[in-house]
Amino acid sequence: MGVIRKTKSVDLLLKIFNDNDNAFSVVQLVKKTEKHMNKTTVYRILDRLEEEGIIHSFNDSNGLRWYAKCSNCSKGKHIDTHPHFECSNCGNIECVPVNVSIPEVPDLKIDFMEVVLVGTCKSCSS
Amino acid sequence: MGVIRKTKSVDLLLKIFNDNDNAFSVVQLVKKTEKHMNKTTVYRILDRLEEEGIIHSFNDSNGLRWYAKCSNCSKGKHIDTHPHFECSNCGNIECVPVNVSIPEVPDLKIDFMEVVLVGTCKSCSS
DNA sequence: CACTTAATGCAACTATGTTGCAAATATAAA
DNA sequence: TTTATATTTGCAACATAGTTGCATTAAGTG
Repeated sequence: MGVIRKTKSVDLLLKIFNDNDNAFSVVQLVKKTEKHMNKTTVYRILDRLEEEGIIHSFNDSNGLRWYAKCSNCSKGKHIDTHPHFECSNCGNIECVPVNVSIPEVPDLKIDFMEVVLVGTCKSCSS
Repeated sequence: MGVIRKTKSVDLLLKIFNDNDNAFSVVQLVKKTEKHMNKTTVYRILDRLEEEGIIHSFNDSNGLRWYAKCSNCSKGKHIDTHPHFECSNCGNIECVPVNVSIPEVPDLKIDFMEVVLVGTCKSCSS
């Protein structure tokens, strides 16, 4: 069970992630693909791709869900610990290839950490 | 402009935050106070209290907004950099009094950072 | 007490995300 | 190539979080 079939919808979404290193919000993806598939389908494919470790998800500072291609993830271990940078000017989000170490806190068993860095990106600075 | 009036609704919400060090989701706060005020009022008071630096907000790993009392914040500088710990078992969230340093990343001007630690809390571990 | 402005309630609305079910389609087997 | 079956999809309806406009109420000031 759980085999991902290569449908046109899956291919289209994969193409979006492969053509561009950026992260995409679900809202953006639904809009980008609305001519070709239903929003329910988008949500479900994203779920499956994440489960397979092909993409990973996180929430931006407004609580919206975003997805990006996984470069280091694999099935079963699909939680990247890299931070995501959110530009408060243009709204774009990108993965930040930096290692952030999980702090040790007494009494807490920490499984993973989500880090969102908020600021101004290169294009918006210049 | 922007003066906070001491209404019964404001007092009730402040009491909730002062009686307990935990963080509260907006959903929890709306439910806790539904006998005494409208949910719109809750949202608006939380906005004001945050603007005054009395409480601070953040999003959990599901994109829901949470609020907690600020111990170090003041007006104009109401962004704490401390992480928040979310127990994936009981759902509670608490502020973690640890300093996390913002990483330096080329080309990015980082203003602040939101860190959510996810794991199992003390009560749920024992 | 009277006046001004902030705060509230309400209802309607927007947006994100989810569910159930019937119809369609990809894949494996024959 | 055809058949069988399990996955995937579309659709419509739903659930929940959060917002807005406006009329009414109430806090604070003189």
